[in-house]
Amino acid sequence: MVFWKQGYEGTGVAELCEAMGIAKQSMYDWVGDKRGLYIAAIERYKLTHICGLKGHLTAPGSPLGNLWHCLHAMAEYAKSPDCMGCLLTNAESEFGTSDPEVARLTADIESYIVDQFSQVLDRAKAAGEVPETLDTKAMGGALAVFRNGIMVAGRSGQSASSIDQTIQLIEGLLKAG
Amino acid sequence: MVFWKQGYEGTGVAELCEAMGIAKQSMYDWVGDKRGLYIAAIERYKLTHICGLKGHLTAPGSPLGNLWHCLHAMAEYAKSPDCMGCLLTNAESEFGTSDPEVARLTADIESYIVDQFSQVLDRAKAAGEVPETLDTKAMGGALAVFRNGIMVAGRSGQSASSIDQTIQLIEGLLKAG
DNA sequence: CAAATTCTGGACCGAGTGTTCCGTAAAATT
DNA sequence: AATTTTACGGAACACTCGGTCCAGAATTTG
Repeated sequence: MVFWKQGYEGTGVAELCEAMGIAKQSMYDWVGDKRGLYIAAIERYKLTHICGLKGHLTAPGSPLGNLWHCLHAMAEYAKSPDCMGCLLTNAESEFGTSDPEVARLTADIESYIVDQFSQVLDRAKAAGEVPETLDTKAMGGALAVFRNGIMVAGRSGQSASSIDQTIQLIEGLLKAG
Repeated sequence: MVFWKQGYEGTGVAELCEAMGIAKQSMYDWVGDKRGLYIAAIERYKLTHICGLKGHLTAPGSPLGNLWHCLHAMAEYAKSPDCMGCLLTNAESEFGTSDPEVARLTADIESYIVDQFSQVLDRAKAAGEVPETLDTKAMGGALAVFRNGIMVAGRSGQSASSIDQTIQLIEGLLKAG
């Protein structure tokens, strides 16, 4: 949560340990160093926040409805006044490709997101909820890119209307194919 | 350029001064402190990179053509292997709303971008290049959000195809209204 | 040329950084 | 209960951080 809010460079080891409720030495015994803790934080974030996506998208009922629900949940989160964005997006922004291990990790998660979006669109297509012409792979990738944009918008406190309009346009895009 | 590549916390004052070719003391006389330099860097970035947008979008000829050209230029940049993303996007990601002055500055520039996109769409609508039903304000806001997503994608070295597909889908969105 | 201003290199500061060492206390295992 | 393992607190480390002070060099100005 501290890395999430303040970024890697912006957070001190003491701060992190206090937030986790463990002693500094224990952290060093556990993950080696600050960077190791950051990587562990991202992996944990994947489990607690990204993998939950799959659960929502594969819920019983209309695949497209599930996707819409997820998009709206994203929008609601991004509109919340104390939105911290997404740890994954923040990590990509802070590190770019400068740290190969972090880059590989974020790229993996990003492609996981693309897959989840693509697959729900495949199911939606099978159910006749989206046009047959829709390129689900391409749209999955675009949704992941859009997601990053929305998370930046949320973190930087952009207007709620801007975020809502973005979601609405994405929905239009899904209907049109 | 150094702030752009490494972020605020990730960059030392010595590094910055060396890159600018001025002595440390001169920097402190000029902008007061590191944070002042960061703000100056963002303002300079607005002039050299964001305001150029207006020039391209208001070029003679087809407004929609100009917009497409800008989108493609964005995609080309995002696909370049050493892409550093956008300083504005990075600043929003790193600071969020934690620093009120930085937040106000980035929000101003962001709304400037929205305006430029909206206005070119107004002109495109007047020229009959986009559907009469298109909500140019909403689409302008969405394009700004999408831009942030693409910049994150570029900085994190996401696949070229993912970026291309995103641009293609945005173009489809423009045509459909 | 002389005076005033600007710029520069470098020493220096205190505070804070991530990290290591170590002796001890608690917990778990046998 | 004895022993091994794990966790802790805190001192100390080397280092870097942003920032300041100052004297001299360079440049501009009169």
